[in-house]
Amino acid sequence: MSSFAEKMIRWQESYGRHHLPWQNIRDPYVIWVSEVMLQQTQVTTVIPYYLRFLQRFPDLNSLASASLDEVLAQWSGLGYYSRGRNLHRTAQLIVRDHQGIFPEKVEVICQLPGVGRSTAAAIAVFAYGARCAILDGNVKRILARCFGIERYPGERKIEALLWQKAQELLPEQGEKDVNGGIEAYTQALMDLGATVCTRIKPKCAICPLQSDCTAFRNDAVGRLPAPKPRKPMPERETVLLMLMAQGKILLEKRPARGIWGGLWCLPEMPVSENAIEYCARHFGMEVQPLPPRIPSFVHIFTHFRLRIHPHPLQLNLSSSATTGDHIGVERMWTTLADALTVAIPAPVAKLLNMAVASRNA
DNA sequence: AAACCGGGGAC
DNA sequence: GTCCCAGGTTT
Repeated sequence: MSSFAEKMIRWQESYGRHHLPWQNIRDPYVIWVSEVMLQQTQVTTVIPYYLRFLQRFPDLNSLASASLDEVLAQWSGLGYYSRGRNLHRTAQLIVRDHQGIFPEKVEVICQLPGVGRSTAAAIAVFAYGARCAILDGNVKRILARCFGIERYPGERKIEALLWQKAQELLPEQGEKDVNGGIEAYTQALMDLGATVCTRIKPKCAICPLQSDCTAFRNDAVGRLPAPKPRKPMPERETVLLMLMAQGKILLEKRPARGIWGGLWCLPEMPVSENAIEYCARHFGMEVQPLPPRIPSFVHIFTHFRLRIHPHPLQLNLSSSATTGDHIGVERMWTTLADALTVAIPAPVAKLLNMAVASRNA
């Protein structure tokens, strides 16, 4: 029965990546550069940039004394340029405040611009062999699956739990010397996450943690880690006027751009308005409510929910049915049956069908 | 087009 | 502290 860390370290020995350009180097400067480049960027993308960057800026002093423009030129194409700016700024900060010596304590490393808790831990591990836990996207995914954590890992309490797990799972001192210790273990997490415990199509069949993995046991690998909860879409409201006269209903053509672009639609009115006044003002029509009242309903769009308040109205006989004040807005009076044959949005079709049904009732 | 991502900044 | 986003890439 071997521990989590032992399994990971053994797996790393046989199946992990051992010849990445920043491996087997103890220089905190190059490890720092590589870890920052590896934030949100895959290994294969990073490698050529890393090699060029180190050729041009082989040590901290060369980076600190370069111009920002030159640093960004080297960074060009890698994306997330604030990383490049922070790298340059940090190099100058280390020269100024730390006598040009890269800090050794993880608490200090963590304060460097562009270096957070996980990146600081990775640097401390690979540069100094410190026994620190990392928790990047790969590790979150591994732990969420292994421990069957159902909630979104970005939640504050869940993230705190994951940090705690990550800390607890670190190899013991005894496990250290034999197998390459904390460095191999940390690299194992990164490599397993990148090559086996991937977000989609994970290779559970060859995973060293299969027998420990709660998600695998429960056939839950596909839905863990839980995705970020979609923030509830904003809800908007509108009134759709169902203006009826002599068996016909008034439709308006929507502007080409925007919601329901170019479709025929019921006239839209802000919920803050009074329908009778609004019709008088906009259409020059005298109207009265036309029972029955239709309950409001919600229509779902990609970016928002639209609560639609249908408002059936009868045009008074004495009133004109032809006037309008919106220059350029096409309008037509049409039978319900004909309205259903032209291009109309789904919720409008629903309302027209309801109107047909209530008339036939 | 939708999900994802470490750090940073706003509060 | 805590919440949320800018700025990108990947699927």
